Amino acid sequence: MAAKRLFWSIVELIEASINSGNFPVGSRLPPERELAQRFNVSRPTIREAIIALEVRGRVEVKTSSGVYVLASQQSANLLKNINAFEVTQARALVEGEVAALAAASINEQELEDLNQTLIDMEKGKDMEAADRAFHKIIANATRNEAMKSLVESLWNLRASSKEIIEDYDSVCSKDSAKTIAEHRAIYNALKSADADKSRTAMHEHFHRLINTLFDAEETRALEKIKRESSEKRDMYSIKRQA
Amino acid sequence: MAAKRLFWSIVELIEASINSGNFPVGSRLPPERELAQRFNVSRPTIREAIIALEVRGRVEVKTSSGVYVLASQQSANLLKNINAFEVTQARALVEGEVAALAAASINEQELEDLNQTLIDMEKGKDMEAADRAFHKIIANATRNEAMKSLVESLWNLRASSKEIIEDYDSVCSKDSAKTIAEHRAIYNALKSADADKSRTAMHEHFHRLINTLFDAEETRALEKIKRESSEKRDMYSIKRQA
DNA sequence: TGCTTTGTTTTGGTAATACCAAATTTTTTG
DNA sequence: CAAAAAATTTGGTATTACCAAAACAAAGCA
Repeated sequence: MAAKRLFWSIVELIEASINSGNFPVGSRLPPERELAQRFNVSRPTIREAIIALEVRGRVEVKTSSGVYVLASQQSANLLKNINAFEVTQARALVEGEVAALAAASINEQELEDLNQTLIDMEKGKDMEAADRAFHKIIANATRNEAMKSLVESLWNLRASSKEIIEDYDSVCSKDSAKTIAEHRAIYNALKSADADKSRTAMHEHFHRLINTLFDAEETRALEKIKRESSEKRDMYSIKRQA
Repeated sequence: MAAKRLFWSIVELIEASINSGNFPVGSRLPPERELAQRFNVSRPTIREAIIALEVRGRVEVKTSSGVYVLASQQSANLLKNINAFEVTQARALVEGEVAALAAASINEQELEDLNQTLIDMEKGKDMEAADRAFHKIIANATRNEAMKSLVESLWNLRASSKEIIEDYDSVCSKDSAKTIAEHRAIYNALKSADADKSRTAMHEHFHRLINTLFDAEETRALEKIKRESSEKRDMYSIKRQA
């Protein structure tokens, strides 16, 4: 049943061409008839693909003139240039308050669910899933839909940039023991219904995360310098390459 | 040039039918051929409209089966049932931290801009615009794009529900003097670069807002009771209506 | 009677084609 | 050289046809 319809694959092809710079932003796509020939499909199929791209905001159709590539929303995100530090700082502050709120209203079941995520982490199950569940349960416990939506949008922000994902992954996978310990501290603070302690525990969790991010960046920067200087060395070396 | 293409108007028609409950969530749309007849357009045009709706996430196309109406993201927002209290509490906590952050990094120009919004408010200019500008300047001063995006999304949340808008309006218009005074307190705290004082000032601002919201709700509830009891009185009255 | 199989119908998917209108480009003309 | 007119290009819409998968109904079998 789920045989992908033809136009979707055309959408992907065109989108790939746009992303690869084959069809630069601002440029005009080839005419529908030509695209139809090039992809070996009929013109209606091309039209459907273009409409999908248009609804997605990737292109703009000017009647009788052509189809033009728009600046993608991704570039809008890149322009914003949100980095992992900013996201983490924001998460620290917001989720700190979330924890403080949740301490007053979290119930037995939710504490049990939190505990389960800790067990899952210790067993080495999908860390990211357990991490996400942990923070989501606490957000739920605030009984504040607005706060929940904020936590979710921060999580999405985290997933919006490749750079941020890489940074987080390198941090999470490196020190899962510390992550688990900090999660447990937060869990205990919530269990004791202490708002300040919960906030502090959450802050400490993210504080460590930020520091690890700094370390990771420093390492990357050092490696870059090494690589560059090594390249330079090669460049100016009088020895011939193999 | 900008003559709307035919399929867009079909999209609107179908979307209106969905929103009006004419095509309930989960139901199947009439077949393409029938829609084409009904709207007096060709089948390709109907197909284009359906594709647009599909990309927008309003419908799901099952090959050889039909086009099914999906639960809209709007209904998701309504299901969440975010009320004015939740939004205000979230704003208090988030913007409290925003103010604390901003206290460390706000500059002269931004302080001057803040002052201008106060002057605008005192002059009785567009209160909402000045209010928005005030909070936006502070968010900007955090130098944290993630925080800025959170503040913005909270503001949008505020605008997402009619109920919330009404609640806020009734509050803001009632006591503009207090609002201005509180804004000035926040301004002074930021000017002195005192993070804790800034956070507290922001909290107090929203604290008053929440209380006023409670009062407004109480008044509304009282009026409702009065109205109902008055209706009851009428109902059981032995006096005849005029 | 109840289940399975088979065949028809319905429905969306794709293609080919024709014609239109607006925008663009080229050519013509003053 | 510039303005006007014609031709071309390009997307917009309609018509038609045929295909494949799904849904449905009917017939056959256990």
